[in-house]
Amino acid sequence: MSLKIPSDTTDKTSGNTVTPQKNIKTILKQLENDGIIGISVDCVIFGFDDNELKVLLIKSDLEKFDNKWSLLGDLVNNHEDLDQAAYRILKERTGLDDVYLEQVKAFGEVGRHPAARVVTIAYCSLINIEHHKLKILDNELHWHRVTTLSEMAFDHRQILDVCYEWLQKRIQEHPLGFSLLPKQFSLRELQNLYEAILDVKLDRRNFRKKFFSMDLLEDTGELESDVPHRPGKLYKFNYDKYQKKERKKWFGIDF
Amino acid sequence: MSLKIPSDTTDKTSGNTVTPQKNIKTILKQLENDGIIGISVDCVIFGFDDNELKVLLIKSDLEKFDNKWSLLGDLVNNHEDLDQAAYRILKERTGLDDVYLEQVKAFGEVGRHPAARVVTIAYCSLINIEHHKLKILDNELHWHRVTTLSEMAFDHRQILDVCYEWLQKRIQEHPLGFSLLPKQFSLRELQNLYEAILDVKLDRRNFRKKFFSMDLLEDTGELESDVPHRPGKLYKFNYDKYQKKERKKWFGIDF
DNA sequence: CTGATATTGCGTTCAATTGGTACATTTGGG
DNA sequence: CCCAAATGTACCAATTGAACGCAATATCAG
Repeated sequence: MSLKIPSDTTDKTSGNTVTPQKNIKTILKQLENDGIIGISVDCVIFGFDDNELKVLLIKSDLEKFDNKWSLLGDLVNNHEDLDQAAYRILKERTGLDDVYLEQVKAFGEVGRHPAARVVTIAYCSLINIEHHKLKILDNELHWHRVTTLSEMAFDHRQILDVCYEWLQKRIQEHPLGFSLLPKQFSLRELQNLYEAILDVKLDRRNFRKKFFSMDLLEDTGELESDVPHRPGKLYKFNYDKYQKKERKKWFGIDF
Repeated sequence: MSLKIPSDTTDKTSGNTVTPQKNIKTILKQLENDGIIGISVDCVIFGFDDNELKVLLIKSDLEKFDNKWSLLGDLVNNHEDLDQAAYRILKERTGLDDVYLEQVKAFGEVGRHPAARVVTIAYCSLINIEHHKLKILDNELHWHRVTTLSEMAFDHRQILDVCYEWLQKRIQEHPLGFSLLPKQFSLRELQNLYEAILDVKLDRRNFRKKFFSMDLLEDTGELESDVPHRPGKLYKFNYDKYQKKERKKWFGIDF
């Protein structure tokens, strides 16, 4: 029973015919016999909780990788786009579909999968763990700290490393971080997020100044509650305003 | 199943082991019939000439895309890594193998290829047109200006656009540009390159100051020749020094 | 109520980087 | 021999970034 893909996807209007897990091995063997390259999508799902960056992993089902953790992935159906496949996997695993999702990189080394030649496209997703908490009932799923990771199946450790570096860079240039926080958040929460992901200490006041100078945070008028000290204001990110900003193509050469 | 991905066993030294086109069509048809997703690599090969950024294209062979230009691509062999496939294509088309090459993005929309479901991995390559000039004898190949492009086959226009934007960003953060220039170059040439790729005007003296402050250019002691004015010094890029520089993970939030 | 404590929110200061400009220098060409 | 057209250096102003001081505001313990 261990790994099971929720069957609720089969009757969705999308027409996705999710392959039962026991069949995947058969399919892979078939691919290998025919000399065909399989295509899969692996999702690196990041969350933020307890001031730490977490990643959602599942116990690998292959004997070879017994007790190792692996990313959430599946073969791509013939009639779905790559992005659709990634969204499908997210929906299946977390029940969420309005999440941040972006393609990061394709991994296609010949020997990366023990059963067959499989090229996988890695996607990065950021979700709010609070919203997500109720959905994880499957005890094979687990949130792991990104900083202290046990061994992983396949080349998933490498994939995760690439996605984590991608995230570290990306979060400084694009407003991804808010997907990991509640809709309303304090500046302290936001700074904790950045400090955790980038593993740096930032000056509280300069951080504040920087974000306000971008003029994309809106004061909601509400305050934090349940904090044992002076509560901070709660803000929300103005995505519309961000969209309307013109992108500059000159950042300055620096390497 | 009879589907066979070309094994490309012919002598590699010939440099031109392009799979005959009639075979590709057969393979694609077979893929489509069997409901299998094919994997290809498409190379976006940039060059710099006459102070303009160019891209190497080939006349499409499919009737549907008659007279349209397409990127240089091929199906991925079962026994080669994705990177290897990209290098193979470059070698086949340009005769060069010591080139800059990097994966950019996978494109896998369902309808992107008219003959079958094909997921393609786009690679970006930068080569020095001067070195390359002698190799292009095939008159189906042509260097095109990036700024003024005619219609292209498949979704290759979209792929090119993505790669061009990728290049614009990448060249400001990594020393790619030197791959487009001769080993020795003047500061003027370097600036022209940046101005052409980014489509901006830069101040000559600030550009100079910026690059020298990075301390990665080495004075070769030689001067330009054949210029109708005072010749500039020729520099070369010190790649070792660049490699040794420590990468900072904090650039400053800005979006 | 009151003071201790912790954190928010808002300044200031100073150094570093960037942008803009003046000008001397060096070559080729009439 | 002088001019045109670049290169190469020096300098100043404006902006940005890093470090830090301090009052204001909340909780909590007594």
